[in-house]
Amino acid sequence: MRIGELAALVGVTTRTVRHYHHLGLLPEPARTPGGYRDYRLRDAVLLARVRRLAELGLSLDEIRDVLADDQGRELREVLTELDADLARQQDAIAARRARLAVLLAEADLNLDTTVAPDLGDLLHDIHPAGSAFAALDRDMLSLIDTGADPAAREQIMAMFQPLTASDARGRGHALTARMDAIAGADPSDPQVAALAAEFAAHLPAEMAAAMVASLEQAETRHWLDLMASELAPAQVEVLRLMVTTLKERARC
Amino acid sequence: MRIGELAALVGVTTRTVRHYHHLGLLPEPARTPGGYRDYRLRDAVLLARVRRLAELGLSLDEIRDVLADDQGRELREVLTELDADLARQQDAIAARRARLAVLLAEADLNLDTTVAPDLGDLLHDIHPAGSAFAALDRDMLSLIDTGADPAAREQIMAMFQPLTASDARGRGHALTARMDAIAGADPSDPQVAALAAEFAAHLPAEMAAAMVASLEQAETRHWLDLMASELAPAQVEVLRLMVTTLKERARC
DNA sequence: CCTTGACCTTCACGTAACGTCAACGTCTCT
DNA sequence: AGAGACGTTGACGTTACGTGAAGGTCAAGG
Repeated sequence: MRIGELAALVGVTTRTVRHYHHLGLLPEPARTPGGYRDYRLRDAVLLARVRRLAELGLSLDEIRDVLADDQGRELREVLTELDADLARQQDAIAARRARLAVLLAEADLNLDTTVAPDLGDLLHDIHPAGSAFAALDRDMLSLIDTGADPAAREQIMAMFQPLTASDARGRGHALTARMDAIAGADPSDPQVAALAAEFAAHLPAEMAAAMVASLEQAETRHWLDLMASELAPAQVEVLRLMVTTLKERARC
Repeated sequence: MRIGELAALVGVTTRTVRHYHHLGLLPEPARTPGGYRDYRLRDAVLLARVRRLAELGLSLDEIRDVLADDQGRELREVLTELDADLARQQDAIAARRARLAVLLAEADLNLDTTVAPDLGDLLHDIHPAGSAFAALDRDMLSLIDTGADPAAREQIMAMFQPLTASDARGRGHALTARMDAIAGADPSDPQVAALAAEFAAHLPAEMAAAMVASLEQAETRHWLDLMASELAPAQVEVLRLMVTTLKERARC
């Protein structure tokens, strides 16, 4: 039997057979005078063995190990581990499909809506369309969603929750609009301090406390720095004054 | 922001960021005088976009396509297709796990038991242990299991089914033993013809008819040739005579 | 005898999504 | 000024083969 026949018999390509020879998974058979590999039925059986293990999902390295230590006590443990791995894969795929299902159910599917569904709702609630400041804030939150660890994410989601109440939303949108408007002002403009005070007043006590607490963490300050680097000086000053106010409020 | 900071922010490695630059998924930012890449928040947002799509399971090529045609009508269709693909993967993994579960439930797990479960039962039923002829027959069947298309496999499984009846098994084992014993005999030995006749008589009418019919196919004859190449001349003669007898029986 | 076509041989690069050196420059801190 | 952290480009390694390239073998037919 030559290589093409063997391959067809087992349902693989000749390239696969030679690959297995190269890896030592299948012994090289005798050659004909012309240099062709000359296979026997036994080789087909061995090749079929390898294929069955491969189709179960073992890597070729694992297969070599299993074949090496004859009479497989190792076989059982490898297959057990493989099963656990497959279970993990199933979970991962199920999670992806769940996210996909939520996304596909959405009417206005676009690249920004591919954030996690809970965050998507949050963004939709607390920010008006067409605002530069809101856009920046959205960017920040979506970054935190993508990059931060799940625990920190939970914390942040909980922190912003109070702002989704319908009355808070109205005021929040108004403040956001004023934040946009103040971009060109001078940092010493009295409007800046006024807006900062109103912003501080807008935040519920629990949220203010949570923000002050999180400012202890270097990472949070880092996020704020990042945000500041994209804002106008007057806007940065608003945030600075607001944070100061919140800290004072927390001390009392 | 330099590359390490950006990468940490989004939760990837610097290598990944540079890889995305190389593929054109992420624009190259301006450089510092020292030659370092200098990122803005915007870049982090773009990188996070890419990551979210990648984590959904899109390939980087697909992501580039999706990002390219802005305002994604394409996005929805890509995600829909992706979902279908994931569903197929789930099915495939479930099937593998099902096979694994059967294998792991087995007590004497070894490399030969990794054939499909229904075939495993069949092999166990119709062949005695310690017989060279039975071993060869097992090899042939496991090869058919691995390499043949599902339709042909079904056909063969059905064909051998009658032999698993308990009375047929006893006679089958006895005949197999005699097949082993006759290996060294001369093909013209009267025992050869006798054994062939008994073998033919052993097969139920339906199975005999199925075998004769399948001999029309070149592939079946090929399998027989393969088998013959591993048998002693007397054993080949037994099979030849048996087939002749079956054909005559079918003509009547 | 020569060709054609089907098959075989080895060698070696391509795939996806990065990981991991190597060899070297830059920045920051002490 | 030296050390250590971080950046730069370039290139090879990973998995399980696919896909030529360049050429040898073999059976059939003109």
